[in-house]
Amino acid sequence: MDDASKEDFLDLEKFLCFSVYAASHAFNRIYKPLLDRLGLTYPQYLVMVSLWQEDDQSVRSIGQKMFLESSTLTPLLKRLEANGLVVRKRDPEDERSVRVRLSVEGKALREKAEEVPACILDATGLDIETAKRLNRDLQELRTQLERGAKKL
Amino acid sequence: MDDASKEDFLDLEKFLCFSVYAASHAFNRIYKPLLDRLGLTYPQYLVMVSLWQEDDQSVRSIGQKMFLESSTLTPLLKRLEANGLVVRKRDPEDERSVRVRLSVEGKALREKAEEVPACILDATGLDIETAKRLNRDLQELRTQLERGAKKL
DNA sequence: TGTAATTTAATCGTGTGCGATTTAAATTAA
DNA sequence: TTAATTTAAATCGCACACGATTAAATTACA
Repeated sequence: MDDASKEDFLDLEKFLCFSVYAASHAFNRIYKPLLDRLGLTYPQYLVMVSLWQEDDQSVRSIGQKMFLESSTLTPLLKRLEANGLVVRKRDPEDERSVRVRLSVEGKALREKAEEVPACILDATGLDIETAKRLNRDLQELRTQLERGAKKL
Repeated sequence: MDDASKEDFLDLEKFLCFSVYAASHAFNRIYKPLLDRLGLTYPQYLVMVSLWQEDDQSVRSIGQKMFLESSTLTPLLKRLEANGLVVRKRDPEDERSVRVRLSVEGKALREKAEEVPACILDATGLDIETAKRLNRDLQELRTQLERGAKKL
């Protein structure tokens, strides 16, 4: 590798990983004022979205969809339960598993949350097509990274 | 909004923000084994990259480049200092400011770190051009989100 | 000049995220 | 049937990340 390439490799702005990292934080910041009104953090919001789409999921199922470990989800779900939005209960069919269900309040919150995605899309300044393309590219990237993870 | 659109808005996979969030974690996971060998976490690595590119920066300067608050950076920099990679010292010219400088060990680590970016690019499975395009798109997105943040 | 406003780090509290470990339950093997 | 293995959550320790606040230094400006 020549010296110019080495310098390139030290330019933060040229790191794809950094752009992803920074964009992720930027999303977090833009969500914050909207989600504060709902009494949710951003990861909590994602869990709620998942439950609004499919109620009564196991911790494991939520973890698979969100790519999170139980060590992250368990405390988060306990907070949602403490705030009265979900109910956690061992599955009588398989006592290892914990089912997460929306409470009445949790279901009701969905309406208040319905305007959020449009606000966010608006804030990105992207048209739907560009957003979709970027979304696809990032999903592919994530899939590829997971594959690559096994080799390192 | 019709019912179909509402359903769309509840599909996690269609959330651009979620793809960014998930890709960010995926990067973190892929970096972990590589950075463990250097004794660095991922955000610590980014700070070191910034210092390798430009030594002797203020906390403020690092924060601006990485879009992080002092409440995040101060403890992180203290850990880097405790590990002997940097030295923190008040600027005699302006006692409000703290200068962060690479130690000898911090400079030496650069060589060991030089192979990392190539490993990562390899793991993404992307050719350089695609990676560059995605990088540009994400930078634009971040810029736009920051602009949008003021309106919400 | 002297006070007010601004700037810079640091501190504190809350909430992720993850690896390693533990516990209990269920499944498989012997 | 028991024993070994696997699976699902939970727990613990560590390291971000941020908002709110504080303290100290500098700058603005009346």
